[in-house]
Amino acid sequence: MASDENAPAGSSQPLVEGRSAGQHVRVTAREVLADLLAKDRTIVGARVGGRVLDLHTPFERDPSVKVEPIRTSDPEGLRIIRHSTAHVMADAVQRLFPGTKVTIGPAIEAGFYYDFDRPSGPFTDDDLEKIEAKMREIISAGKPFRRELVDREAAHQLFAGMGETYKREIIDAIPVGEDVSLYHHSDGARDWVDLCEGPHVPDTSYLAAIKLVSVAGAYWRGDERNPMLQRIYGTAFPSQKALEAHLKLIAEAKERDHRKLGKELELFMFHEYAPAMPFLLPRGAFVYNALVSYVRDLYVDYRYEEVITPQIFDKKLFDTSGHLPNYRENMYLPVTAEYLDQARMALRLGVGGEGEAYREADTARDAAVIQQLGELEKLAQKPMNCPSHCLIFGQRRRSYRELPWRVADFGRLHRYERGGVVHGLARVRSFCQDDAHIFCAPDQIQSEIASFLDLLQEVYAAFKFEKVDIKLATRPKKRIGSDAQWDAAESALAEALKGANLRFEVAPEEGAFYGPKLEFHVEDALRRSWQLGTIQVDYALPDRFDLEFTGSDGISHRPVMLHRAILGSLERFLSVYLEHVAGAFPVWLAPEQAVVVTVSEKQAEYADEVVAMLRSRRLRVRADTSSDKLGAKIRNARLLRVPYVVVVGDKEAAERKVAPRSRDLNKDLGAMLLEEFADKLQAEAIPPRLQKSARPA
RNA sequence: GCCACCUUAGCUCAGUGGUAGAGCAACGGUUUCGUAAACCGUAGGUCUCGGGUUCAAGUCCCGAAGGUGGCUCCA
Repeated sequence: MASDENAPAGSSQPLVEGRSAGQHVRVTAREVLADLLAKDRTIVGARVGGRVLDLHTPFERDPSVKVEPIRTSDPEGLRIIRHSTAHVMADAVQRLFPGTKVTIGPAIEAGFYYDFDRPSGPFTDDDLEKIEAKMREIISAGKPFRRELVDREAAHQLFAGMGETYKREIIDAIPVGEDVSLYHHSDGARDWVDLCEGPHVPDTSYLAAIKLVSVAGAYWRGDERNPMLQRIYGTAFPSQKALEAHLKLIAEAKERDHRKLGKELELFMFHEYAPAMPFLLPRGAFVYNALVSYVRDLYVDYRYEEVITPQIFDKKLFDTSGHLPNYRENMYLPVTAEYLDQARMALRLGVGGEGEAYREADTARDAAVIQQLGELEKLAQKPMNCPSHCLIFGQRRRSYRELPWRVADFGRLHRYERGGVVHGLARVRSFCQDDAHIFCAPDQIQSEIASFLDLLQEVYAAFKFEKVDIKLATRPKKRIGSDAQWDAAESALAEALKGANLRFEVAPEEGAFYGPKLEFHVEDALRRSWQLGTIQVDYALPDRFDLEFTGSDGISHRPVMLHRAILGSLERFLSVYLEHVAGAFPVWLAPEQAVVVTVSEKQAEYADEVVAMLRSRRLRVRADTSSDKLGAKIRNARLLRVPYVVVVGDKEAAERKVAPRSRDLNKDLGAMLLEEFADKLQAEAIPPRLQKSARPA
């Protein structure tokens, strides 16, 4: 029933990947690549046709199909190492903690994890050390990995016998009649087996550099109704050196964590009286406002109009828009003191509501409370700007001549996010987007998207995000609108991208229920990817708000709405950008562009003069005339990431010169005339703009 | 929300049952110095909050708040 695939090639086997053997010669990659393997221990697998195989798994040789080695330096090779390490970890865990059940343990982007069901509860940091030590034992024992192909029923019985209920559940999900593969690693004395697709390294000694990173709770199959499992994260690399490089990268990421920089550079803070709602301090507020001004300036060219809309609405607005039925758990529903007082009066819940008769009336009171609570819900804080914009559009008769109408809004939004998901400025409950909605006729969608793509590319280039990945999210199964509408909207998005010569990836069925969308992901300096911008086609809201415009034919038409943002949430953008530039804002965004430092107090007067002159040119400059030594003043300015430290000593003062030092070049630029430096700084203070001709008329 | 961990001076952190500590920052003084930290001194704490155990709690236990890392990249 079971077939040991490590049997010598050519021996008769009942099952070879579901086909009968014997028609072709069966070989292993180890045999085919023998010459290479002899001198290269970084080869851990092979690519045969489209398949990735172990070195030791036989396959039917087809001379026309190439057998290519997979090395630990290949992404696929790294996955093999990590997945094998996950098996070794699970083995170690089950040896140390009998009764622990295994579930799944995949390789992931930065390593691997394995989820366990441990009856005695979570693992501690001490446990991690023990597990790691046990893993090293297993690794140095050099246990060979072995693949075994069995039928589904046999696997089912095997894991049932072992009490591995989660594995059984996984097998249940595999179609009846299909064969499954098992992976063993053993030294003869003790065998460890897992249901696994593989592939794996030839033996455990190939796992050169491993590290367990953290423990975390994780629900079985990611569903919070399921039991909480104990997840152990770890990572593995081809060499100790590569592992250390990885740990260094993590340390660097930690060093430029925006929360750390936010504190150090005095950009923003939080307070427990407003959890997950940032306070932007003067320096942070400056950058924030500079971002808004930059986008506003672009809006002049790209023909957007800005509006200012309320924070709090009658909840009827969000009934109409569909937010209350669909988005309620993320909304703040504020209550006024007046409503509350009325409710208290009605329920006599105020002082004196403690009498016996009052307590006896529990049932009636509960009913009344519930009814009153319902009445309290009259207001809603806006989580999005689109409903307001629909109200504005619908406020009077609109003509086709007004379309496309691009309406921008920097309104502050509030969304309730669960405690576990908020994160610094990156995920907050109070924020502002560079939000805008474009109301247009259906035949204007494509050109509007094209123009938006221009705008977006200009912005990302200005912030030096060099790599942008675009995803086209298409119709989900659960959706509204006709197929004809979806066809038109999806092809408008795709055509606009093609027209702009932009590569994109299709994300099938990931669109919003009301329309398809484009997502723009940028890669930062540490090569991490972040979604910033988006554009979504929406037929639903114009419908819900019954929006119309009069066409050139004199009859009423329904407009289409495009929801779009470039930076997305400004708070989130600030967090991403802060990490991208490691706190070193370019001159045009820096809250402080230069600090004038004196060599001794003799130059204090000249320093004040220099500051006054630069300020008269709208430059953001301050003097440091403290009694610190020059070195200390420079250090302080550098810690604040100020782009220029302008040194003035006797020599400079005598000739109306300054000696600027550049943060980015980390060097003294030499003495120059004050005028000259002012011109230079002023030139750098201008926000970058691309000169594009193709802007909407 | 759920799991684990954390919360000590403005910041970074030490303190594991016996009356709270350092460095930086702040403040006062001395020093006036040429490209990443001058020197001396002073002040600063309901050890997040609320209960409990104990002769004694920053330290142990329970609860709350806030924060940190996670919560399918499916064998």
